Amino acid sequence: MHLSAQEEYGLRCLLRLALDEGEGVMRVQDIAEAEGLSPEYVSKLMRVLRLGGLVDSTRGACGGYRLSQTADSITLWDAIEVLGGSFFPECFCEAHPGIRRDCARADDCSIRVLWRTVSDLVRGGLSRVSLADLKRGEEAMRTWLTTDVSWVSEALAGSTPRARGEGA
Amino acid sequence: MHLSAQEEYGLRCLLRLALDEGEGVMRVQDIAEAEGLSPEYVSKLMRVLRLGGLVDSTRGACGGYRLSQTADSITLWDAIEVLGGSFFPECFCEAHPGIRRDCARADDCSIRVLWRTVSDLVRGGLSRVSLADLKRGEEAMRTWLTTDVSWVSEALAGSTPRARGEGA
DNA sequence: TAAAAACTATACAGAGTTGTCTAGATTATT
DNA sequence: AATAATCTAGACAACTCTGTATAGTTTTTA
Repeated sequence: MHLSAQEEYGLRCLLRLALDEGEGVMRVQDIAEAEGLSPEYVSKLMRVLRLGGLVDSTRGACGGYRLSQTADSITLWDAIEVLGGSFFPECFCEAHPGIRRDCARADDCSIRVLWRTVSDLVRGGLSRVSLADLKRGEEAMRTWLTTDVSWVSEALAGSTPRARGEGA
Repeated sequence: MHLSAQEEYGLRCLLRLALDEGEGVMRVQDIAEAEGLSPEYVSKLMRVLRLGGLVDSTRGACGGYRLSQTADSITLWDAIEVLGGSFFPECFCEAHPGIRRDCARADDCSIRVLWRTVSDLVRGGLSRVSLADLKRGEEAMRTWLTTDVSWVSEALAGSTPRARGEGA
């Protein structure tokens, strides 16, 4: 249940391009310097983003990368889908049958419903935040998320986690 | 952003103990057969759960495992914390500085706020579902989650993901 | 006290992830 | 046409995760 390095660093590179939106192309070296990553690693990440259709590249001298669409039309879910995929992909149960051919819980699995729900909530939430939204600074982002974004404020309201031992 | 095998299979073992609640202890072999896993693997998973304080063990003949508390007082967040840890742990930024000593975004990082928020929402949600809740069947669980659990139904309401290219 | 039942601990190979390295292909400029 | 700038592709070693294997410890029972 961890964010992978590729998801994290790939998103940083994407946000860097968003911050540079409208300024022509950005070279790998520029992105690497801005983000504190090695140019080799940035190259690899940009390839993933390009194959995923999120950025366009121009080769040769004066070449570089730019977003394939405007920053406000690329959602964080688009980015995560390209960089790492779903929290609970369709094939998960099929891929985790244990030592049997079919999962012991194939017929009736409450866990599956739970993860599917969490996955849908995360996907739904990330689909409503764009790269343009991320371009605000940290403090503005915090304010926006906790006060202006209804799906967050509603979910956070009354979300005191149940203490262990408190009962159902 | 994937669920790990240890999280998935460990939770299945824990749920198996919950289903057996009140029936004395359950042997590794029983759990393994019920879940379709190898006894060796179940042993390893049970060790993690025991070190995490979620289950108690009895050694020797007639020994086995049981939940350390009632099923309704162990939340899914308790389980995930022991089996895999947070989606976005406190140390994440410190552990991903790139090639610099300090992260290039240490001072102002809108991404950090975003992941922290998602992480808090997942933790809050999972803290309000217990092993006892999981003991219902799949269909009952689905109904319960989508209609009775306010934080889910509120979050799902109006959660049509924004299509790519639709704009902000 | 010996044997069987059952958990405990650690080592290990295979697979996936991470980040680097090297060589190649394409384009602008002179 | 030659050179420099820049992206492209794939190999690779170190690390982590996954699941198995093996040997050890504790408890019950006869």
